[in-house]
Amino acid sequence: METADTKERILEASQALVQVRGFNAFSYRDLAESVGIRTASIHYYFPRKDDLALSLVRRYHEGFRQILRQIESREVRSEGRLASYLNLFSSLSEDGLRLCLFGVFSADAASLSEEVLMEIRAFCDTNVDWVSKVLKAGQKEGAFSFSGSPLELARGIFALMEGELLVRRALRAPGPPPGIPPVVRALLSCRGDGPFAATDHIP
Amino acid sequence: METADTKERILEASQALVQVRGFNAFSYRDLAESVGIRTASIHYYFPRKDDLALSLVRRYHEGFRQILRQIESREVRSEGRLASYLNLFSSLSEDGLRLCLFGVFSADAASLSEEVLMEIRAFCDTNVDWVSKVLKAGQKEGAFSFSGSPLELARGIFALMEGELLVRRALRAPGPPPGIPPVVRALLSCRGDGPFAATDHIP
DNA sequence: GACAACCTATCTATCGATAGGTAGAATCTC
DNA sequence: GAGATTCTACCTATCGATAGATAGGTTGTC
Repeated sequence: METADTKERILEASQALVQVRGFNAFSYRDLAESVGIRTASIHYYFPRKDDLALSLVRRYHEGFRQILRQIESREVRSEGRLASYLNLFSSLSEDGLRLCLFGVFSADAASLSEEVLMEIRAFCDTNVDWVSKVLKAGQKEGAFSFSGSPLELARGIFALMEGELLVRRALRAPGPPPGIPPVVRALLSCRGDGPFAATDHIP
Repeated sequence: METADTKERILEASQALVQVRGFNAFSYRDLAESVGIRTASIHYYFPRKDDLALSLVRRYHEGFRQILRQIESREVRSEGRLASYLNLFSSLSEDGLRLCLFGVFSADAASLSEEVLMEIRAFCDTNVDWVSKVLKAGQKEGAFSFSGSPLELARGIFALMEGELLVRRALRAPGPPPGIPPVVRALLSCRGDGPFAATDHIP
């Protein structure tokens, strides 16, 4: 039999399929072939496709939170933290024009259970809250100067990142060079100018 | 038999289904029921589902261009033009949390033909070019003051709008009040302050 | 009667899902 | 510690439902 981590391999493979094709555009057969097992074995771990979706989002959310903690421990300055954060999304689209799970599941929201949707919303909140916190701190430090609500701005930045992924995929454009992109820089009227060699990757 | 516009009714109904559910999440059966005809009749007009996708995007693109022309003829000032444009997206999410066709098809890109993808890219270009033009004009008028490339900023605004639709759907949040949202206003450092009663709607 | 605009009926392929079987590891019983 | 039992981790085979698609008939219009 397989050593152990079959479940993890299923999650890994299905995440790639979701990010590239969308949740309704791959089947248990595709997934089984990708992992090298039978469809029944996937049902053993994830009885219904919705179970898979839920595990996928929870895992993704947890992975994201972990990366955010890493960023906080590595980058001290707010601007570095923000640059690292933005780089997460750039690295995504470099890797086969993948979308963020949030974007995919939000687009496919109509065919997902309420449980999955709640987790999707929680992921969004995690992002917006974290960015908002960084913005507030950066404002105090004097790194960013913006008027208006940090929360509202944070939501805008998150939306911008999600939208950028869609646009980059449509245009088949790779991610921009690391650092804070000009648009966000304009948004913040921040003066720093990197480059920030942020190297985190969304799993 | 039916008067004439069955084709148009099919397009209308399928666009709603695409915007709410996604392209891979509705069937010819769903569509047939929605229109009140049989699936074979849909195949009569759109032999393959990809034909439907192509007609859908082309129609959407044309509709968008028409609205942009209307905006130009109605709004003289750049700020009014931009506000009307942004309002198109807000009105979308008010109507049953629909997504823009661009967002949906970009998310489902992996299962679409090259022909459809080209049309998707053309739609993106139309938007970015139009916004860019308005930004340049507004800069000359003195309505907007921003540094950096208008084209890059325009792309950012388009991405922001697409991303906002995803976020609003996930959060089940209705569209914001009409006018230029604070985030975009910050982006442009523009001083006008509406309100702009833009009333265009994406078909 | 020719054509357009539908229909009924049906096809093949594939979907998610389930039933039931099995090899081998783990655990319990004495 | 040997044998019986149970559990884990898969498998084969197949289900009913549904996907997109097609052949060929019917009906209304000109």
